[in-house]
Amino acid sequence: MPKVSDSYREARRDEIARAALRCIERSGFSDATIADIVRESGLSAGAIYSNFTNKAELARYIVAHFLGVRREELEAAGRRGEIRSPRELLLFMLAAYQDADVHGAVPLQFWAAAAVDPQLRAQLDETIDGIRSSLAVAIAPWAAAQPEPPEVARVVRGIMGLAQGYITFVTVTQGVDLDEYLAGVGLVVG
Amino acid sequence: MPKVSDSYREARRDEIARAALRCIERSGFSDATIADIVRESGLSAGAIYSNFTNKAELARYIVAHFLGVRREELEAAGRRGEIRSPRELLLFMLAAYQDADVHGAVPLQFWAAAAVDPQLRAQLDETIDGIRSSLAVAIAPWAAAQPEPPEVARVVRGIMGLAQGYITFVTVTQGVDLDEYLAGVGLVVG
DNA sequence: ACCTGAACACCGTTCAAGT
DNA sequence: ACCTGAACACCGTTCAAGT
Repeated sequence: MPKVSDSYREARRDEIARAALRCIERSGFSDATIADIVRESGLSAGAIYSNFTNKAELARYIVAHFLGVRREELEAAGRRGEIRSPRELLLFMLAAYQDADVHGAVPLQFWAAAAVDPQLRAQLDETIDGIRSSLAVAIAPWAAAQPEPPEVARVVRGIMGLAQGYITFVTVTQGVDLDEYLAGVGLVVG
Repeated sequence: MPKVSDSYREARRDEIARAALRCIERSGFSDATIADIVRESGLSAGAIYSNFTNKAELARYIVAHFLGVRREELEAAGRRGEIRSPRELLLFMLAAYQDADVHGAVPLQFWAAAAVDPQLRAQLDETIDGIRSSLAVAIAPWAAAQPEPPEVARVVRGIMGLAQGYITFVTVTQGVDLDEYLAGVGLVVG
């Protein structure tokens, strides 16, 4: 297959996925109908189905392409040996979603959908593994600099857990910023 | 209205809600169809619609009746002045969901649904406020016994945040128990 | 090769008819 | 008063016909 047509195809898929993302932000995953995505993208139902086999595959594409993080960016400082604390990395991840226009409730929609769709769950696992391995690179200098270096996997799990916890908490209970959230959490685990 | 018929009606609503809960656990909120609930309950579509105005009201009923906690139970020790640590209360809440047959992904389904349904969100806010005020009673003796007593609202926020975080984390990333989760979180906020 | 849009099967909801 | 189940409007998906 010629390169040009491959990249054309990929651009179309991206265009549809971004339209879907806007619909999902507004209506949630299940209530974002194909008709909505047709309207939002300006294409037709057939166009969507000639780029994705069905809504479930579109969901997996979004998880693969929009719910990951840009690995180079996250790993760069770590590779240079620069120290980034767990808290800074948590902030970095949350900011990365903001920049990528993956707002508020969107990740939560996919987590809920993945809980009942094994294929989507498998894709989400893969995406999360990618984030985890980048976080491991990013946190290594900090971990090594601790008086009693903690297990990297455990710190990574903590960052992921708090990212998911904060995103859920903020969606359910609006108006609590990250510092307040972490202060509350600190009183429980401290 | 006679008492008998009221309690009969309530029993019917409860019966339908429990059937719905089993469907939601299996298929998620949106994919749990009315036809599923009809099958699971052994009733008819009309029976469901003569007890709830629509699926959204059924969802609100479930949030009100199954996503709260039994307040007396949670508050009892606190009223007696017995000290329960934040961690013990977190465990207690998670165990209460288990006992009430509100398994794993179910709360996550409703949080995701509430993010895009204002009426469901309002009901969820009310239910969560109930939990929060019970937690405040339950944590008071512990807070008072601290060398530097923390703000009760902040501890309560921490417990709620970790409960939501853990439920989300466990649904997305299976096989991590609460201690491992809290240990990871501790490395980030500690 | 990709797209259009009408057509099909299914889901939420209603409502006439039953008890 | 509550229930039944067929009927209606809409959503995911397909497919013949277009470019």
